[in-house]
Order: sequence, then structure tokens, then C-alpha cells
Amino acid sequence: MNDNSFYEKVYEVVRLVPAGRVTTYGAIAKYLGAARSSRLVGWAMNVSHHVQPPVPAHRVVNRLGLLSGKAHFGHSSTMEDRLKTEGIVVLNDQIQHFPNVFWDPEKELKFI
DNA sequence: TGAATGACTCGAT
DNA sequence: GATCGAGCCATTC
Repeated sequence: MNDNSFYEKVYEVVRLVPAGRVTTYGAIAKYLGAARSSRLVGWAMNVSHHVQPPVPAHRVVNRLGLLSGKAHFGHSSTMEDRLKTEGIVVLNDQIQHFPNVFWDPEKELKFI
């Protein structure tokens, strides 16, 4: 649990996601050089609830644009409501126009 | 120490 | 084209 741990990198990338945009676990994992560690990203999100500053985990969804982690936000509608507040269209726990709002760290950050 | 779990993803059938 | 199963890595019991 060091400050430079895998989780901290995940949090940093997630915090870079602009409002109105979302990213995927796989995209984050791939950006960190662990494309097959997508589950670890989800694990990191699970711990991110008591991480400071808060991590916008609601902007992270699975590859299908499905709010797979909404159940971990306390209320099932919290994640969906936050996304809607940022202008993202969510229907049936799934992000609409997903390719349009998808934010790829590798593409946006240009391989920092 | 060993085994099981998980907010995922990809490949095979 | 849709469904099922295996893999992956870190954390937890």
C-alpha cells in the first residue's frame, strides 16, 4: 500500500478523466502496462472509496459501457445519477453513445 | 502457507 | 452471431 502502488496509478488516471467522459478498466490497466490486470483496477476502485482525494470511480465502467460497479456505490442509483449529472446518458445501467464518451488514457495522454 | 475471491477481458465452441 | 469457459494479478481469509 505504498503511495506509488498500482492503485495510486489507477486513481491518478481515473482522476484525469474529464467530466462527461468515461473510461474502462481495461483501458486503465493497459495504460499502466498491465492489460490483463483489469480485475486489479476493479479491486482498486473497491478500495478507492476511502481514498483521498476521492476518485471518480463512477466514470469507470466495463468494456461494454455497463455500470458493473454501481452496486458498490451504496445505492444502485448513485453511480447512474452522477453520470447523468455530468451529461452522460445512462439507460438500463448502460452508457448510451459509449464510443462517443469513451476516454482513452493512451490516446488522450499520448503515452506519457 | 495455501486456497479463494473479484467493480474484467479475451478467445474458443 | 451468441454463449461458455479460462486467464490474470493482487488482496483477503
